[in-house]
Formats: sequence, C-alpha cells, structure tokens
Amino acid sequence: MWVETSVKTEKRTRQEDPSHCIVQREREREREREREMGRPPCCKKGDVKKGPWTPEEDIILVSYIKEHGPGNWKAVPCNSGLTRCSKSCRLRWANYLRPGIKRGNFTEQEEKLIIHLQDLLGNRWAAIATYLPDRTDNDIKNYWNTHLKKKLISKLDVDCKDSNGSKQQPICKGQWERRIQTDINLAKQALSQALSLNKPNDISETSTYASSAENIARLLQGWKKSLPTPVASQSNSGLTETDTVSSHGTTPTTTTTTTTTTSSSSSSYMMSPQQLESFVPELEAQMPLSMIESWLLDETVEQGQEDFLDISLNETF
DNA sequence: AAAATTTGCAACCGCACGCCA
DNA sequence: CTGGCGTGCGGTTGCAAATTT
Repeated sequence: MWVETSVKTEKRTRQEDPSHCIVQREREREREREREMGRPPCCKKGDVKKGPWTPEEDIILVSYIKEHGPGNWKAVPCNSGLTRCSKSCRLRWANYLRPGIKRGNFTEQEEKLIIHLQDLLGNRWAAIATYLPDRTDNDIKNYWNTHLKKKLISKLDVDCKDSNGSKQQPICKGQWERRIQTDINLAKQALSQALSLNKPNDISETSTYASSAENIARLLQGWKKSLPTPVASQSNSGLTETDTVSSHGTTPTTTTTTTTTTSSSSSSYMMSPQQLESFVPELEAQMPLSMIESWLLDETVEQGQEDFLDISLNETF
C-alpha cells in the first residue's frame, strides 16, 4: 500500500481542536525559543517528508544502511539524500526494513506469550518484543491493541457470566505468587542465556515476511555476513536475524555477529549487556558462578522452558 | 451498488534516558 | 556537575482496506 503521501499527511495536524491549537502554539514558541537559544531543531519542519514510505525511499535507506550500517541516524537523512527525519528513518528500519522481521499471522504460541508477558510487564512493548525476537514492538503493540485486548475482554465477559454469583475475579487465586514465581523464572532465564554465551543460536529461521519488505530486506542478504567488523556505535535497532534472544540479557558475543537489542533495557526484568557485565561479577563474588549455573540449569532442565510458560499461560486462558 | 462504519496498522509525536564534552 | 544531543519507547493518530448496512 504505497500512497502518495505528503499532501495527505498535511491533514494530520489536529487544527480542529482549539485547545490543541493553543498547546501547539505554545510548543511552537518553545521551539522558537530553543532555536534562539542555540538548540537546533530535530528536523527542519517543512523540509521533512512525512507519511508512508515509498519503495524508492526504502531502497535508498536500505542501501545506505547496507553500506554504513544502522546507527547514527542523525546522519542518515543528510548522507543518503532522504528527505526524512532521522527518527522516521530509524523507525522505518526498525519496524519494517531490517532483516529478520516476521510479520502478520501471530501464532497461538506467540499470542499466549504476548498475553502472558503483557500481564507480567505491562505495556512495555519493547521489553515484550525481546521475547519475540522476530517481532517488532510496534507490531506487538498493534496486535495487542487490535486483537488481544478485545479477545481478553470478551473472554473475561464470558468468564464473568459463567461464574454467575460467585467471586468474579478475572484472574484466579494466587496470582501474585505465580506472578512472582514467573518473574523469578524470567530472570533466571535471562541470566541463563547470558551465561551460556557460547551456545549457538537456535532461533529458527523465520519464514514469513511482508512481501515488499522481504524484497528489500533481501538486499541485505549477505551483507551481514560480509560485514568486516561490527559497526561502531551500533544502535539498538536491527540486525536481528542472527541476534538471538540476546536482548533479554545476553552479553554480546565475540563473533562477527553484531549484537543489538531491540530495546534498551527498559525492563527491570532484563539486563542490558552492560548491566550484566557488572552484575555477573558482583553475583559471582557472592557465590561462585558454577553454583549459579547449576542452579539455573537444574531449574531449567527440571522445568523445561516451555513448562513455565505453559503453566501460567494455561492459567491465563 | 453506494454509503457508513469498523478495523488494522504504519507512522508520528513527545517524553525519557544515557552518553559525552 | 551540567546541559546538549542522539536514540528508544509508548501512546496516539489517521489513512486505507474491509466489512456491514
């Protein structure tokens, strides 16, 4: 769905709302002041194109990133010739163009996982997205808002009607115990992954891509492998195909794989590689690493990764 | 068949955070 | 220590497609 854009997006300004106009004017003034004070505006208004991206723009962006790697988004529009704001470029890359993105058709497993994680983490989509490495936070957020929310609401309605007269607790008893337990499990899982640095990635190849994005993303095939060195100052977006679930806490591998996270550790349940680096020695000081490892392994072997999910997921549904 | 309404989702906006000079 | 800057995140918007009337 590629549409001629700029004209349409002009309409996006919410001028109808008078209160909004006041706020808008206030902000304009603020920006003006900032400009006078020396702070350059993020993007020159007017020069920046908005609205849906065209395939041409996509190709420009992809080939630029192919050459320079993601990151330093500020420089992208200037150097690539795109008339887009740096933010827009980053977003387009992160949510649509970067390789390894799986789109549409959420599986039942994914659905359950999202519901479960949303229950645990709230609307921290970036954190949730780290558990679904081939999905973007935006996608998950949209899916939640459009599908899952309704699904859950109607489910709760049915539950309430079913349990006529009895306690109408949507979430069953002992939820906090289970929640805490699951939190612990999540933390353990993250740490476990962080500790098993040498384990090969077992993220299965994704098979479904958005058709248009797929074509463009294919331009990148081979690029990642041929990248001589990890690009300096990698941003968090992108490069997921080889990325593992890394984001929930694995430290960067020392292979040629560029490590990134789709989110910047906004979750308290997860640790950034930096955090882990400082956390692990700290922990190790308190107890030997082997102990931690065996503790983790014991637990995960006993339970199995899926078990902990199933338990709570089955309860969620 | 046309109009009205709903749905899905790409993209924007503003805020917050971390890094660095 | 502080402020500027770049980046990431979550909420929200609005367009196009799909569905209903």
